[in-house]
Amino acid sequence: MPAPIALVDCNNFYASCERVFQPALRGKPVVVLSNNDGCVIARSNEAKALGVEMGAPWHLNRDRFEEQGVIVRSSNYTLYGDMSARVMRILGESVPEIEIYSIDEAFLGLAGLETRMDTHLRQIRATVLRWTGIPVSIGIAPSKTLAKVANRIAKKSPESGGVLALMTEAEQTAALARLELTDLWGLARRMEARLHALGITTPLQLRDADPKWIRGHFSVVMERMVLELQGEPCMGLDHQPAARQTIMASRSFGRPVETLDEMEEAVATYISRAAEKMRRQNLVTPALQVFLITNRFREDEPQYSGQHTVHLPIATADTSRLIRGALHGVRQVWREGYRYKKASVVCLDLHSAEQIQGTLFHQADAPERRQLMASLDAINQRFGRGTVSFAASGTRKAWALRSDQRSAAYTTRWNELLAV
DNA sequence: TCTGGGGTCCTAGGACCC
DNA sequence: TCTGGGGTCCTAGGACCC
Repeated sequence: MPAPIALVDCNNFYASCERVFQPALRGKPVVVLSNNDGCVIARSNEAKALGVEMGAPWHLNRDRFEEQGVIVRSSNYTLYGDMSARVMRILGESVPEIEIYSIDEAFLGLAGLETRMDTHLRQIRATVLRWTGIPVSIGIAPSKTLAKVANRIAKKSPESGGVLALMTEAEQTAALARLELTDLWGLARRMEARLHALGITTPLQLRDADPKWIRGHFSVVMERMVLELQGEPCMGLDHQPAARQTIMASRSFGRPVETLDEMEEAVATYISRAAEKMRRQNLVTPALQVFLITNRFREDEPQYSGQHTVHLPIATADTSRLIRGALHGVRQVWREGYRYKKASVVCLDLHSAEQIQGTLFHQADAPERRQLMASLDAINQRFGRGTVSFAASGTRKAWALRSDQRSAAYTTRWNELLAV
């Protein structure tokens, strides 16, 4: 029997955070709005009971909210991040193993706690509530997918007291019988439709399907889901989640943007924000993407969406370099005559300066190593310590300098850069 | 006038190499 | 003119999550 896994999920997290700092909101229908107060991104139970939908646009629901007494809050991500850290600290101190999965969720490894699991987790739940004011639900099962199921049922069933274990097949069967296919973690509308076409319409049917047969019709992802539903864990606890691969800064505009000047200003702001994030995490990027898109809800207007990838001459987190790159991208993707709704920049293929130096050093020959270190030093001296760490375009695999033709090309590129 | 902002993983297919 | 097998790398697109 695999060691049990618990999933702890904060109930209506953003709405709960607002309540901690404004106790008068307790017991009332509360919703939290997205950036620009665009749409609903969190709802208290009372708001859910009134039929407020996730993602409901505020401008279409304003009057209704007022009538129903729904209290509206703009989002405050600094506050939520801080509350999340407090919750996670308590959880981390209470169990041997934790994987922080999102701002409001964590998986806990319960090896060694099997015999007093239920009591222990109920205590944890009470502690979190007492110390932070945030209510959580906890699901326990042999696999992550089943822990998600357990959590969902725990949240819906007052009699569980917020904690539910699904360790036996009988318990799992009873729980799965209460759910729809799209209630499962990793299964949404598209896959539901394809499963229906194969005659699978319930979670129990999916669990009882042959994993190999499923693999043939879908991919390894769906095969894993079946195995996980059968109680065979395919996804371990990720103790130290990998560093970010991409950083994105993206915003919808309050009103349509129609001039290149205005767009350049917006994108320069976004890339600056991304650069700041990168520097805080000591990351650099060798390439970035710029996306522009019109308002898809305006069917009466001409639609356009474009993307351009800019390979930077060096991997960097330097704001002025990144702005230059991003503005180049904007001019490539800009088409005159559209009313743009949203712009995004994505920094790709992120790596830390130290990691890149280490990889290069490790994979190069001795003479190349010397050249490499000298080059890095020279570049860093020139552009400032830590801001520049690598000088070649391409992906991380291309970063290895080897003595074949391809690496010769990169070395040449490197030398070119030094000559600038 | 007004409809979020982040992320991840997998697959298929083409270019290119030996 | 014929035209395999094995591999890597890269990109685009699809699907999903919180």
